[in-house]
Amino acid sequence: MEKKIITSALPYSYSIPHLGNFVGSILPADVYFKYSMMNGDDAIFISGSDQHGTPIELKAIEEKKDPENLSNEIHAEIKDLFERFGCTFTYYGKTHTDYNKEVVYSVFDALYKKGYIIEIEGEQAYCNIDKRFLLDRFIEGKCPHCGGRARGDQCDDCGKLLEPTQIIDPICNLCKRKEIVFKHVKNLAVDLAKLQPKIKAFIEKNSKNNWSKNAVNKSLSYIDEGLKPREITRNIKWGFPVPKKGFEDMVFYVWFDAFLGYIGITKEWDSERWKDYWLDSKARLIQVMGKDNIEFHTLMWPGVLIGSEMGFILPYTIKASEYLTSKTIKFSKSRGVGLNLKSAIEILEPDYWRFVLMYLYPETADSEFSAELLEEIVNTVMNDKVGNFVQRVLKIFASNRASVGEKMQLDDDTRKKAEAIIFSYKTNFEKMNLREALHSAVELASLGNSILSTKEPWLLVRKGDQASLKEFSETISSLIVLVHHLSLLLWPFVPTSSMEALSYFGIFHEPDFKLLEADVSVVKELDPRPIFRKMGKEEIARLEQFSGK
RNA sequence: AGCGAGGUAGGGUAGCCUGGAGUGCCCGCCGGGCUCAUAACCCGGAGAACGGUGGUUCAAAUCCACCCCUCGCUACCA
Repeated sequence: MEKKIITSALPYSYSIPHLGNFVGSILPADVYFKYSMMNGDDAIFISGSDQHGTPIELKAIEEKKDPENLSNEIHAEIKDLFERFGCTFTYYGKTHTDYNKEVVYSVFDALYKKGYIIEIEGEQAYCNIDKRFLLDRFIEGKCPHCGGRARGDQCDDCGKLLEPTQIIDPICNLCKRKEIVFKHVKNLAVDLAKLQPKIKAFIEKNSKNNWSKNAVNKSLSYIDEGLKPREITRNIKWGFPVPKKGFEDMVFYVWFDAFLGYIGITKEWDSERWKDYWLDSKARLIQVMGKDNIEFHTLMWPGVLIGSEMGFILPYTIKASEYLTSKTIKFSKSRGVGLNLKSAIEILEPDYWRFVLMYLYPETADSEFSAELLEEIVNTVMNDKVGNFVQRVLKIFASNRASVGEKMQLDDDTRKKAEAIIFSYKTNFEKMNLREALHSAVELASLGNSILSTKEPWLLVRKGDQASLKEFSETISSLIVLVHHLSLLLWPFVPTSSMEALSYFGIFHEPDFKLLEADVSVVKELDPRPIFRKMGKEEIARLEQFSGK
């Protein structure tokens, strides 16, 4: 039994996450959390809404709302969707809370006292019309290199990186006017250069714990280049005000309070028990995210934790996935036209999405999603291979119950094969190979299907002689146990369907691996219904409305 | 432009660290079997000079160099 904190990158409470966002962080974290529960680990699963930052402030201005109310509304909607998708968080919180504020202030204070906070001066664009400082991407103008359209820190036409001050005739993208001036500003920053040796030591030690290759090499490469101080303050209104003289008009940079939100949200969950996890050096912090998020979690976040010297545990595993992409389906969050969680749930039940997304989980390389792939996996893998196997075994059992002995057990040969598959399932989970773990579970169904074809139990029962009936009984008994085990292994991935299947075995509570050793029995009144069905033409057609072009 | 990851049968993946006959898996395709089950399942087969070029080696998908393509990051998107 291990103590684990499992976190998923915090979704930004700005719009409904799309499938790529979901499979990149929340879903794999939830699957791994469910596995840990089955394993009997002392695990908590923490995530929540990242609420601060410029986009939400601007959206609030646009919609004439208070940013806190706006982000709370979106937070509630996102949280509800995740729960409908079967995610069982220990706590899904928010970053804009007094709990988190307390964490942010105390960590900042500690960093300041240890001398890890420095001031950085620079030029920043300011719009005289909007009366606000502008992010790079809100500045548009002519590229000094090619004369093309330059936006923010890059030219759209020649692709060259720019300093915003180099852009010719800059226009504010908010009001479309040319009233941009560059002001001299001071920001506070964490002195990562000073923390570098400690961060390096942390990476070298912990990156052995199943970090994705991407995360390890990326981080080491940054270290080789030399870390620079990283700003933690911003000139906007929405956020936690900086509690330091001369900086009262600024707020903490959204990223600073977002990753500290992992701690703040745990505190929001339980104002005492959070310490049992975050301050216990034996607890493992397992963090799941997309590849765009790596440096924040491997450099700045541990840097801040180390620098605070407050005894927080550091990330043990960094699980950074690649991207789910699609040439044919639009995922875009903008304009609300893409296939997001809200539209997905209207097309198919959550278990189908969970299964397909984890089957395609982009673990080592970007993975392509399409309507055809979705249909193929649902129809051939989930339905034909897994669902149909469960159904045929339960049916044949139900109609010949009298010929099957009371005690359900695996025959020796099947036991060996099943144990090997279960072993690889567990090993894959331990190595954080979540997609392969699902493939292992599916293998159990393949094993069962192959036994059915070899033994042909329907012939045995028809023959009706002593020897045949004995073999029939042993075969079905074995297969029933296999269905039971398969249902257990599927639970992290398709909890609703798994529970349906487990109900035939009289199991109505969240399962754990001890059930693999327990006696298997089938409920008296057995009327099995297929746990999965195929996708129909209408469902596929509904998906097509999200195809691009 | 720099840095990181990926490029393996028609599609998708594992193998690469620690070199040893292209070895595996899923879908599709072809042939056969089965009829318990949701027209499902099982068995067999065809199909890959492992992105390209060069190098190291008795031996390279695997190690080295350079190049091409895709994705991500480049510190003010979150």
